[in-house]
Amino acid sequence: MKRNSRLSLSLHTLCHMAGNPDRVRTSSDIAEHAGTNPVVVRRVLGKLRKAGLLTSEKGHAGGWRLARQPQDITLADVYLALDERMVATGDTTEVPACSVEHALHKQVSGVLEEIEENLVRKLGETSIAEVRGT
Amino acid sequence: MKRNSRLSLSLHTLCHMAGNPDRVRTSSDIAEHAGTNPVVVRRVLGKLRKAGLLTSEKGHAGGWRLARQPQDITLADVYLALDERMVATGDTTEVPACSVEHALHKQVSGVLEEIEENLVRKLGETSIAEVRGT
DNA sequence: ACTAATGCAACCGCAAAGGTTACGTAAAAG
DNA sequence: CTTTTACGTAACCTTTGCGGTTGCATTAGT
Repeated sequence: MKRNSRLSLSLHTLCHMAGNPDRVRTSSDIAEHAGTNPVVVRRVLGKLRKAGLLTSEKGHAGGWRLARQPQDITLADVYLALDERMVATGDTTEVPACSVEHALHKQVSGVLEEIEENLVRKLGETSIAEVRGT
Repeated sequence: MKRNSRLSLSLHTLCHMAGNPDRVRTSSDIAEHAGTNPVVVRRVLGKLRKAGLLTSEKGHAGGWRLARQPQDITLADVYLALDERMVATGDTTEVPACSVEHALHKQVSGVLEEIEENLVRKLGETSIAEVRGT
């Protein structure tokens, strides 16, 4: 894995879980399947848990489970849960030094915001369940 | 500057050049204005030169100049010249290990390609000249 | 010749992200 | 009650990407 590995890992894992929703999976199981290690899995899936897409249980028979039905989880849900904006930078820190920079920034960030919304909208049209059925 | 610094630098520089197209600018001038250094400027603007957006001349009175009229250079031209796809990963190397991964990759990359095209199309609607006038 | 510019290669340093180890906590099994 | 098994999290290492920097060759005016 390289770029967008968190998104890849998340989607991949969710799709597998959708195929057998009753099974509880440990971080180790998931890590082995995804070719990474358990800590990374917990790190990433922890974000999905906070977003209400997964549940996790400690202890002997613990592990990860879907918190919703597969058809009720869209690709956009996952994308937003990870809080990684691919397009829009959200550079609120950038202070435009000159007027050209100001006009430019306004122009470009407007386009990027639009694209970002479009991206989320499109991802929202597909559920985890649908991906499996593809 | 942080993320997308190459794109920022390029657009910023082009916009300034559009304001006074006859003036030749050295890498040092540009670097000073942009808060970076000449080598970085030459690195980035070199890509724009290869794409036919700028010309550069060596020697005593050398420097950088627009290769086209400002109204004939769009934001998309610059974006494509830099060869940085923000959205589409183009992971041709990724070999899907399991069927779920395969379906998933196909699904997601389809959406991302669509978004990428949309991005370029939108950027293509604005020229450098227009940004200055904004 | 001398100067001033690009072109380019090589290296440094910083920051982001995944990988790894370690330890605390919780829950089931015995 | 102890052991086992799992998550949660912090700390650190390693890799990678990128801007910054230096150095040098090349080229074009003066």
